[in-house]
Amino acid sequence: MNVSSKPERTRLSAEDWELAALHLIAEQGVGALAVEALARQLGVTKGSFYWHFRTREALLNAALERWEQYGEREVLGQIEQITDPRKRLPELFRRVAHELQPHRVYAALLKALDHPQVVPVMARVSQRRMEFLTTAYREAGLPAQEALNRARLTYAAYVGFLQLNFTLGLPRINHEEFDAYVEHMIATLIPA
Amino acid sequence: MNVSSKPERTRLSAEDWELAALHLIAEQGVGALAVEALARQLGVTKGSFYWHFRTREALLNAALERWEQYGEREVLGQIEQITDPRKRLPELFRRVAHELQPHRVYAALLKALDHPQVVPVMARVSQRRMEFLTTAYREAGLPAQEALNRARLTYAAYVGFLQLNFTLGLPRINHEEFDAYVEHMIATLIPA
DNA sequence: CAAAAACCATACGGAAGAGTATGGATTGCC
DNA sequence: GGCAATCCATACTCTTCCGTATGGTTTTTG
Repeated sequence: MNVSSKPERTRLSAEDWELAALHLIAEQGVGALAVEALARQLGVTKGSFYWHFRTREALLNAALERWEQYGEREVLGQIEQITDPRKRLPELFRRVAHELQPHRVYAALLKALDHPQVVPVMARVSQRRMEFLTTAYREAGLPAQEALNRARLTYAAYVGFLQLNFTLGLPRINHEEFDAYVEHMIATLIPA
Repeated sequence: MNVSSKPERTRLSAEDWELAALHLIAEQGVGALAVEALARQLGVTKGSFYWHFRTREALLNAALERWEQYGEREVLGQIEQITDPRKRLPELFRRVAHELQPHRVYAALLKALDHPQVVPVMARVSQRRMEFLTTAYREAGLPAQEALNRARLTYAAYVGFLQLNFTLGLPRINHEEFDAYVEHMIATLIPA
């Protein structure tokens, strides 16, 4: 339940705050990112925070940038190593489906698209992922326009799934049924 | 810009507050639902509000219930009159696509799934819509399990599309391109 | 080992927003 | 017209949370 249950008696760095912030965002959303709450959770007081960061916004921006760059090399980096265009999309679907944990922050950020700070980040990230999907569909044999629309459809399905499952707890789909769903997605969305 | 630019000098009812609340939710999200802000917008003060409602939560609940019941007879009611099962799904897709206005509240509520008050409402609404889609796919010829998964996929695509277009303003898709996207959805998701 | 830098606690000030108390204004009704 | 009921304004209190000021404590370093 408690992140810092063992009293890590080392002093904190800016990175510690950013990681804690991302953790909190993933669990309770951007709106819950309050400095005093974070401080309590880290076992210190505000005095510490305002040494490392000039303001609350600064923390948010730092955390968002950290998350964006992590996702850049991790999420997309792995997939790009699958060179066979025919295996690429199914592999992508299956991996994303079974590593939902890193997508928690993304789901939380999706719900914070009114905060002006997160909009540009999400715009960049979504844009890159869309382009990735589009070229993948092209390599799978779809003509340009089809590939773009299929990418839109796929990405929308991904985003919607995150919403309907993390945040809303719809009839909590179980594991094997979930696998069946993923295979169904592959069968309907990926051209044979 | 201003909703009540003409000083409607009639006194307010609870319904007025609920409608104004829904309007505000659609534009700025649930988080922006503050009673003093609403009061300013309606040209009155808090004193009025707390006569009609016991608390801020009460207003939210009333507004949500109003929205839920409106959607019940409007959104689903119309579609159920299309008796031909083969025409049903394409018609549904096209109508939903071209009447995005009533879906603004839904999109806003989707981003507020951390508020405990909206979760049950969204759970009910989503559940009903899912069931509607599932039976529609069954009537279109899909076996039970397939129909359920296809409904999940469709609904996720719908939800994701709302997110990516209303709130995030991705490369603002234009009108004819949007129509092409809808037809692409129909072609890929609805069995021939 | 002392001085400087890094890190943190305590105690403020101030803004925003929920909710209460109370009296005044307006409207429907007899 | 006058009396209730309804509706609203004003003026508070209380809480939460951001940010500042200031001084203390721990590390680092020359």
